[in-house]
Amino acid sequence: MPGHTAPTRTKEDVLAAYRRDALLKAAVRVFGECGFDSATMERIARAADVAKGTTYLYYRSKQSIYDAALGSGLAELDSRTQAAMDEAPGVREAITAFITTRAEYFFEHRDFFRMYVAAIARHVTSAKAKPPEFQSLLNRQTRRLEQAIARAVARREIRRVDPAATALAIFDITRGVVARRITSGTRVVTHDVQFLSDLVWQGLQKEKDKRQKANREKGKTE
Amino acid sequence: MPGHTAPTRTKEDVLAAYRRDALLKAAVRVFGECGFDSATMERIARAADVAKGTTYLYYRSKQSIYDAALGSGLAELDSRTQAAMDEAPGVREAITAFITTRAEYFFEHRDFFRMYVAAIARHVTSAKAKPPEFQSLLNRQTRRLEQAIARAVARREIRRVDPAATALAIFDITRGVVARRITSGTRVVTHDVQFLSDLVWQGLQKEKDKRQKANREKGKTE
Amino acid sequence: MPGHTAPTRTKEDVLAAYRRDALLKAAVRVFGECGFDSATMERIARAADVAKGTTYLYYRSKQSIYDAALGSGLAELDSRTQAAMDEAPGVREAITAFITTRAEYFFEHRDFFRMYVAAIARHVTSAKAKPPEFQSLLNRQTRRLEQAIARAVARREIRRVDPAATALAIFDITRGVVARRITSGTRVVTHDVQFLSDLVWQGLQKEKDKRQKANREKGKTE
Amino acid sequence: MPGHTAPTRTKEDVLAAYRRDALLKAAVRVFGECGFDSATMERIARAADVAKGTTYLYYRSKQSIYDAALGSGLAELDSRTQAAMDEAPGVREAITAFITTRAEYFFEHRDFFRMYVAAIARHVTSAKAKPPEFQSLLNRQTRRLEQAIARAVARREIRRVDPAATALAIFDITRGVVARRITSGTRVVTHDVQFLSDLVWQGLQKEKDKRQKANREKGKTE
DNA sequence: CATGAATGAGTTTTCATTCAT
DNA sequence: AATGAATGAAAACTCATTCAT
Repeated sequence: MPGHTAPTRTKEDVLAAYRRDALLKAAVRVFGECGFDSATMERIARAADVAKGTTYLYYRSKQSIYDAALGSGLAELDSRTQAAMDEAPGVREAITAFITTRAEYFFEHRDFFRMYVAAIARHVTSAKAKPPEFQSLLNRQTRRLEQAIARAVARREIRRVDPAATALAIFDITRGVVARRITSGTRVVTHDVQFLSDLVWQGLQKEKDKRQKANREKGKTE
Repeated sequence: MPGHTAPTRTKEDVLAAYRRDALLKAAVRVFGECGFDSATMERIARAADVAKGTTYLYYRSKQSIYDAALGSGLAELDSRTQAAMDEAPGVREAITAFITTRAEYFFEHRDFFRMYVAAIARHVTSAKAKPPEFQSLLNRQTRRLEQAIARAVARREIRRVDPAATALAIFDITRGVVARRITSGTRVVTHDVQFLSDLVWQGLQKEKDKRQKANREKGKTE
Repeated sequence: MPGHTAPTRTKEDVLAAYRRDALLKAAVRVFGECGFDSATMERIARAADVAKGTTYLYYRSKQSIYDAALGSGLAELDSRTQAAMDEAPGVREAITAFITTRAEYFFEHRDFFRMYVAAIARHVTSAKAKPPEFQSLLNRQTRRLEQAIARAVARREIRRVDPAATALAIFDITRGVVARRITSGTRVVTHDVQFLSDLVWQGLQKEKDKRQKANREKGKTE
Repeated sequence: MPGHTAPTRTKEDVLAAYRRDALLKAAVRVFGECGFDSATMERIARAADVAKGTTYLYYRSKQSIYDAALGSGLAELDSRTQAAMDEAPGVREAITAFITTRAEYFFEHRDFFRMYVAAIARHVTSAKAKPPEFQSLLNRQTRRLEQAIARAVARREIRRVDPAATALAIFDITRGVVARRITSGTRVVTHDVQFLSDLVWQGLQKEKDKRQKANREKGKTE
């Protein structure tokens, strides 16, 4: 029976895929706990319940499993973020979706969040050669948000802001709040998201009464 | 004779102080370039123009010189930030001062900024024992800003926001913009500061026409 | 029924013999290219077009396939050398045949030659346990030549030399010239063989005028 | 006193030189026993009575200590050989000196001889990148001998032979006899040297009676 | 005090060998 | 028999820390 071979192949493939995945998850855990340098292949292997050597059957090097772990997490984060934003009827909802989705994803994958933060930090550190791929993965994270804001500006729904700068600001505050929540061991709550979303949203409104405010300010100072 | 010993002591003290400082500066440079793990005591010693062993006369361990370097930088950053904010006549100016001062300090001390970002990342990373001092140093960074905002809320100059959350959001976006500028090798410009300052400031205004906006939004969706 | 089993057995035997041989050839190639330590079982297996594990069905260990490869090559080299010498009418021709045949065999099997040279080197190296078999294989290489020389001495065709020492000297210069040719990528040419053969041959002649020469020498020195 | 510092420096230098030398000797021993691949830095360090890490204070890598060990041995061998040949009044004595000196040197430094043989073997093995320096070190070994032979040919003291090929043949038989003696644990004796020297020397004489010999040969064949 | 040589624990990676399928 | 995934021992090399001078 020729059909007999197929399932065997598949079974092996399934096992291989399972191992790759287990190693990836283990890597996220260990890298998240220790950072790149302090993490050891030994620990990753043990976390994945395999021997040290086995790791090298699936990933060429420590760097390569690190890249894979980071990349796969970023990809999923990105796809979830975009999916959520696609459902948003307007910019405001899009911004909220961006913040909410990411905060939730990070909270569900705290170890990945740690890796992610460390990766950004490494990116800032100069000595290490920077993989250009990482930069592009980062850029992708805010692209959709940026587009949504640009569209809203074009439609005059919000005031004329730099969409890129705005998207990055939203990106930064999201990361910041999650980091604090995770460090303190508490959850990101609706309230947090609401606050940030409101702050940004109102910050983007057209300033109908700019002069008045300015006057009021002036009055106080004088 | 105490008068006899004093000048000698002083001379030695001066030298010792000089060494401690030189080591600290060297440490900032090296840690900023390499990160904690890749930095070597050898490099730090050489950068400070002393022998490797000498380092251990002034700092107990690699970790301890790291902590000292980070702490002294944070202290100076903090003192500059607070000094600038003390000169600000109102909240708005205080916020602008906060952003401007820090962006400038970071730009002047890029190596320290790198250390700082890496330290925050390490702080998020769980395995390493967290020195509670670092947390308190971090908290101090936003305390004054938080107070200024709280006062403004009390005075009804801005809408009722959580002062802590607001201060941290400002803190996050400042760090974010500086990181991007440093990574890309460009300078943080007035324009950047202006944008962030405006975004936040407008975000803090009282919402006179909340209902109208909500209605407009609704209209679009339906 | 034995008649029934025989052909099956045979078929299997043929396959097994084929595998053993393919592995041996592959081993010669790989060991010749990499030396013992750098060669990997993986490479040998792939060169023989079998899986890594299969190798162990035919040879107990890396060492054992190495020994087999070396031994089989030496055996063939030996048989060719002896066959050629058997055709030689006299000692001189026997010496020439020895040199020529070996040079040609080595040139045709350069990988084997590399293994062979490395093996002799390993043999000199003391730490590794020396298989006495290798020594006897080596001895066999020069036995026939030694016998031919001994016979010639007995027949007074050449002067009274130590046949073993002479045979080994011929053995050494042959190996040396081949090594240089292979290293430099050129062929061993008739000229090389002729030179060595002449040198040795004349060196073996009876010294009719030893005194005269000695006198001439003396004259120059004085 | 400025003169006070000098001896200290010297003392340190002496210690450093001692260490370098001890490590070199240890390396020769270990590489001679195990060959390059099987030798471990640990063993070399222990043989030199230092810790593993210390080795790296004096030599950058395993390869580098290997090169140094081989190179220094070759240099001394070479200088001894040349010195001995310089004292030789004629070619014959030069050849004898070449063989004798080298055989003795090798016998006194058996571990070095093993390294040396292994190095030549490695040189023949193709995969490893060949350091061109090694080739030139090898060439230097026979240069003087080659020159002596060329001079003798020019002066008609010996027949017209290729000086390079002749020198290499002498080189090969010397190495061969030493290898055998060392392997079997016996000493190279005067007798060995005498035999080789005679064989070669007579092989280099002018063939006054070539025709006669040729005739005799012919007679036998027919 | 200052030095820098010495140490050895710890890390990544390779590969011979085994074994379940 | 054949396969190739899994194993873990071993080896080169680094670097924080110590200590004799």
